[in-house]
Amino acid sequence: MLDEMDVKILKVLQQDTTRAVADIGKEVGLSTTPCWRRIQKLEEAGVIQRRVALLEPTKVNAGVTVFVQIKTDQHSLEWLEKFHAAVVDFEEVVEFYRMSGDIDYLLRVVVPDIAAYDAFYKKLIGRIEIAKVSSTFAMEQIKYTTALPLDFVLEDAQHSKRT
Amino acid sequence: MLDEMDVKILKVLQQDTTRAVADIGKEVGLSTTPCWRRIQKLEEAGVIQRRVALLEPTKVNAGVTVFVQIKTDQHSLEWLEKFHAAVVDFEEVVEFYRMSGDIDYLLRVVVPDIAAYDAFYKKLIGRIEIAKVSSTFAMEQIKYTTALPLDFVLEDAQHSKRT
DNA sequence: GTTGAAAATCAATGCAC
DNA sequence: GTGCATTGATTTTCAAC
Repeated sequence: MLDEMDVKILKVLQQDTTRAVADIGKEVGLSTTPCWRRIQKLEEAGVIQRRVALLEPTKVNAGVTVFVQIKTDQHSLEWLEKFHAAVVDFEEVVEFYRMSGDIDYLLRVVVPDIAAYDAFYKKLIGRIEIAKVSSTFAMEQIKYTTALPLDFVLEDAQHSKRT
Repeated sequence: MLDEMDVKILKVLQQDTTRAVADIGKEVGLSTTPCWRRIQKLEEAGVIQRRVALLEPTKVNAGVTVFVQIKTDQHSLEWLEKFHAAVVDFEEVVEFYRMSGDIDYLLRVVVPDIAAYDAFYKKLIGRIEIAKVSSTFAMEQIKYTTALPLDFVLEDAQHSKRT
C-alpha cells in the first residue's frame, strides 16, 4: 500500500506540519502536485489521523508525569465498561492501557505537582472500586515523541497484503 | 501569563490544527485578528511547541506497545550518558522516563509484533549493560492523547508568578 | 479589544506533457 | 510521474475605530 516516497513524506509530517507542500516535495524529491496528491491519499486512507499542536508541559503547568499501575479483582463486563469510561473522562489521564501480565491497567497521568496528583488519586478511587493501585513518579522525561517508527511499514510483506 | 481566552484557543489547537484562524476565533468568541495575534504569542512564548501529524499505528505497522522497566546497578555519569544516548536513538522508543522508586527507567516501545520486539530487545541489551529488564505488553490502548490538561494553567497563582 | 480590507502565500485543481 | 498556470482560501499585515 505505502511506498518509500510515502514514508519520506510521513516522516516529515510527523515532525512538522507547518511546512508548505512544495517544500516537502523538494525535500523528498517530488514536485508539488504529486506530493500534494499523496498527502491527500494518506489522509483519506486514515494513515494520517489528525494534525495537532503539541504544548510545552511546564508552560501549561502540567510538568509532572505519574504512572499508575492498577490491579483489579472485578471482571464483570459492567464493571469494565464503567471503569473504562470513568478513567477516560479524566483529562489528567493522557494514556491508558490494558496490560498483559501481573498488572491489569497502566495509566500515564499528567499533573502540575504532587498535591494535584493526590487530588486526582482521591477522585479516581472515589469513583471506582480498584483492588490495588501503585503510583510511580517520573523524575525526568528523557524522550517523548509522537512520531511512530516507520521502518516497519515496508518491511513486512504480510502486512501490506493485509491492508 | 495565560488567560481564559488563551486556554480556549489551546484546547482547540491541541485537537486540530487544520482549522482556519477565523473559525477558531468564532468558536472562542474572538474575531480573526486578535485570535491570530494570540496564537502568534503562544508560539513565540514556546507554549505551542510544534505542530505535528499523528498517524494511525496499525496502518503503519506499529500497533504493538510494550512497556520496558529497567533497573541498573551502574550509576557513573559516563554510563548514564551512554545509556541515555543509546536508548533515545532507537526510533522504536517513543517515550523514555527516569523514574522514582523501585524501577530506574521506563520505556514505551512501539513495534509491529512480538517478533519485532524481540529483535529490539536484543539490540538494546547488546548495546548497553543493564541489570534487570522486564517487558510488559499492552493488550489494548484504551486512551491516547497528546492533549495536556489545561485546567491547571489558571488555577495556580504561584505558577503564573514564576513564569 | 473591534471591523474591514489589502497583500502575500499557499492549498487545491486542471491541463498538457 | 512532471511542469505550469489558475482559482480560491487563508494567512498575515495594515489601517481606523
